[in-house]
Amino acid sequence: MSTFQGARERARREVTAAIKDEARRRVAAEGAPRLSLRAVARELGMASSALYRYFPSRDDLLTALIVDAYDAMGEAAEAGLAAAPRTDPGARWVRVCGAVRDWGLANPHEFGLVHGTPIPGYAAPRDTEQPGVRVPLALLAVAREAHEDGLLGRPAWGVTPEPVRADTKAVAAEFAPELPEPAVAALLAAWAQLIGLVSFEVFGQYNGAITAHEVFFAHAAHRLAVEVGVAAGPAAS
Amino acid sequence: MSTFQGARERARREVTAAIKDEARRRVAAEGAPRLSLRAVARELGMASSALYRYFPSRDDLLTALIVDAYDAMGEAAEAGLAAAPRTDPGARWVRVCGAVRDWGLANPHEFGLVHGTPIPGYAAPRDTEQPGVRVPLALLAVAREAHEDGLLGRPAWGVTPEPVRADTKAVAAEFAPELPEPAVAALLAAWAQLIGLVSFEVFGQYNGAITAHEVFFAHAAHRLAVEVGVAAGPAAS
DNA sequence: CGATTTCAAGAGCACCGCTCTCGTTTTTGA
DNA sequence: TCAAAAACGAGAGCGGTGCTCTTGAAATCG
Repeated sequence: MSTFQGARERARREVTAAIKDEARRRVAAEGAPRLSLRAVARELGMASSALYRYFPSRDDLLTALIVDAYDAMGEAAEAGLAAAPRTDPGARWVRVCGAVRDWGLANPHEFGLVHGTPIPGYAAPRDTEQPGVRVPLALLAVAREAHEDGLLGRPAWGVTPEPVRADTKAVAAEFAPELPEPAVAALLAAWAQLIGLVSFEVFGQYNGAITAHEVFFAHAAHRLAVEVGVAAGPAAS
Repeated sequence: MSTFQGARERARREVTAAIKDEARRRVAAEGAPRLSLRAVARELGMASSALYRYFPSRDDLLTALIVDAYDAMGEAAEAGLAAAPRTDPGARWVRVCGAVRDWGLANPHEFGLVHGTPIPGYAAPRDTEQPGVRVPLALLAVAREAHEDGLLGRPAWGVTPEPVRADTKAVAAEFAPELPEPAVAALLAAWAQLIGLVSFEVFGQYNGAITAHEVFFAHAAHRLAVEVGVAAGPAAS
């Protein structure tokens, strides 16, 4: 019966979750590079070798944490997307950006896991690709649905240089065939710039130059919206 | 005599430099987190314990590498500043941005050292502060000198929300008292966004969405220039 | 020259990722 | 039902790590 043969599977899921939880705690305390399987095992009261029944290597455990982080960040972005009406793309864009920021500030180490220095010799497996695009897809959804509703303004980005158009056309073809090309190009740049803004705050790179973080970020996010064309005018909210 | 008592000092400087060089090589090969003092010592043919005569701890060695990286990146930015005439602030801005990008692409691991995930438990000492602001100061120099020459246009950034003005005024007071406040605010955001753009490229975060990296970056940098006010119009060069 | 400081080296501690072996428990299938 | 197979936890062990302590040699200083 599935009740019985599921007993082991359920136990396995629980232990797996416990390992990941403890690993997350260790990452928060010591940093991803110093994540120690032995310390996780010690904290869980099991032999270090037993962990290898659940994750064949330390990198596999890290991959699981990365996938979870991508999913959590993507989920936050999608929640931000749903938190504002389609009728106001500018506000929606700022909401999505703010959701990414809030998630990053609440989970700095997990943010570092996906947007910090890549771990050398660690090649992200396919499993991370799909969850890895949830945030940019949420941003793209704002522009796409704004365009569908006739609310997409003229992107401030302007005319994209020729060699880039092949890239943006490929992206558009896969995710938003109707979307004007400049908006796609501006969106990709805005994505990178958004992560830059969040990184600076999460990693403390402003070094004290900015203290009114929230307002500063909101204005910068609004400017990105103007750049993409989902909001108009230089004025803040 | 300084020739004799300098013998030891010179030897010390040479060994110190050799250690840093080898450490940089190891960081490039294995990543900063996995930097191993023992491996450095082994490669240099000395006992691992001997390294501690030069760097009291692994973190101190990392700090030295970080300071060097900041200086190298700052130097590159300043060289970009000098490579274009004051009469064309827009081109100058793009040059500085491009210099930062080029340096990051040429030295990805050192870039990660200063703009990647911070190492937990590692507090950047004062020594890193001054070299750490060379890049933003180069960006600021573009705007400041453009303003001095009457070449600073209206920043697209618009009116900065009130609570941020205290921050920007403090920055302006220290580094560019004459510079209009919106330009300072836009500049700080542009700095973070620039690093975001470079990070995405250096760390491979675009995941294939962009292939015409150079042109894409140049256009994005030009857009940042417009945002700050050192270039006008949406057209690319 | 003698005293003092500087340096390299070795041994050792506690930790790490990972492998292998060895009993034990659970699941499976004839 | 009951043996075969699979999954599991624990322990020992390998080579590696950062770092400390001690020892002895070399360079500098008074």
